[in-house]
Amino acid sequence: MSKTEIREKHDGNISGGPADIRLWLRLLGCSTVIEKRLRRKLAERSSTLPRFDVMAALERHPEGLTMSALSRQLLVSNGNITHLVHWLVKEGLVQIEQCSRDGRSTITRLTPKGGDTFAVLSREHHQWVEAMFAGFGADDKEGLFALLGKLRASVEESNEETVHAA
Amino acid sequence: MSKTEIREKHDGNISGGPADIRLWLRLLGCSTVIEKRLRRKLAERSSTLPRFDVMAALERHPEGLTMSALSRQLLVSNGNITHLVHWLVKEGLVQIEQCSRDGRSTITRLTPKGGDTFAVLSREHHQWVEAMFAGFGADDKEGLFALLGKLRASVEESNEETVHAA
DNA sequence: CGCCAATACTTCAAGCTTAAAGTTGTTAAG
DNA sequence: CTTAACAACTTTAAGCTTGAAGTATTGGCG
Repeated sequence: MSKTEIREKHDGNISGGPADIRLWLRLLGCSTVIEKRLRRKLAERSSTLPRFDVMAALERHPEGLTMSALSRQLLVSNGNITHLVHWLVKEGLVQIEQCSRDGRSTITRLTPKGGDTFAVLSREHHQWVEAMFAGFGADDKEGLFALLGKLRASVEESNEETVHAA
Repeated sequence: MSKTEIREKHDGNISGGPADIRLWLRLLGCSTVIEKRLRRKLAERSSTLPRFDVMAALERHPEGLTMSALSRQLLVSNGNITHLVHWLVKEGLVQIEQCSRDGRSTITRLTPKGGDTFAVLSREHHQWVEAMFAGFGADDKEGLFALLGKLRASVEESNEETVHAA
């Protein structure tokens, strides 16, 4: 019972719908495998991908970000950000401050400790990704990058139509 | 699903890390967008992607699958499968039966109702995927499929090394 | 000023996911 | 037969995620 058995079941059929499904499953599989690897690596360092993402966003904005801005950048819900930031604050990696101009807003920033922690994690994160792409040629990388761009465009386009139809 | 945002400082650098990160983020983005679309569509029909995946696996195996086999096929943990299957059983979409050869194993199968339900969902699922891939040429599909295969191989290979090193 | 809509954030319920620990059943060595 | 190792599954604790409902603040308009 091989792990890859599912994705490659009915191969010969190239034209038509099944090919699309096969392609989608392979895309999903690649993404999932890489993501799980990264999650596991971060877990070994007592962190998680969501927390890493928050710190990455804050690292790029030393001036601080509001909760809502974080939520927009990471494409996750407000409630989610509240949860993540509170955890990071409790760990001393992030500090929050009431915005003086708008009493509703909270400015979040990395603490010095948070910056140091992220610097280490970030370097390792790069290395993990590089290792996974190591057996992949430079030409292949460019080709894949371009094709994924096209795919993204196709998906966005189909969304427009759906929205219009609805 | 997270957006791992690490900004590359020098774009021209193709053989280094930044290009890898960019490629990974684009891959993740494509996968995430498609996945969210499918999740939303399934939610409109009172289902979820995990449940759909379980039914899809069972549909391909009319002879039934054990919990562990399902877990391996879907790349999720055993506890997760327990949860999903129990839910599907409660809904009458899946039936379970003690294995006569091995008292520890549970054989899971689609019920007739489950088969009907899946048939409807599956047809729609195909259409959603096809719509999203519509603006994507046949040659591109084959190219992308091949490249993703290579990438998968590269990732698996890097895993072997990691395991060996550890 | 006083009301009201919009905004920023929090809380909550529901569901997914995992790793680890626990239970039960199987297998094989002694 | 007995026991120990192993395998299948369940349970549990912790965390992520969302959407909806709730709270507090702001800013505009009469």
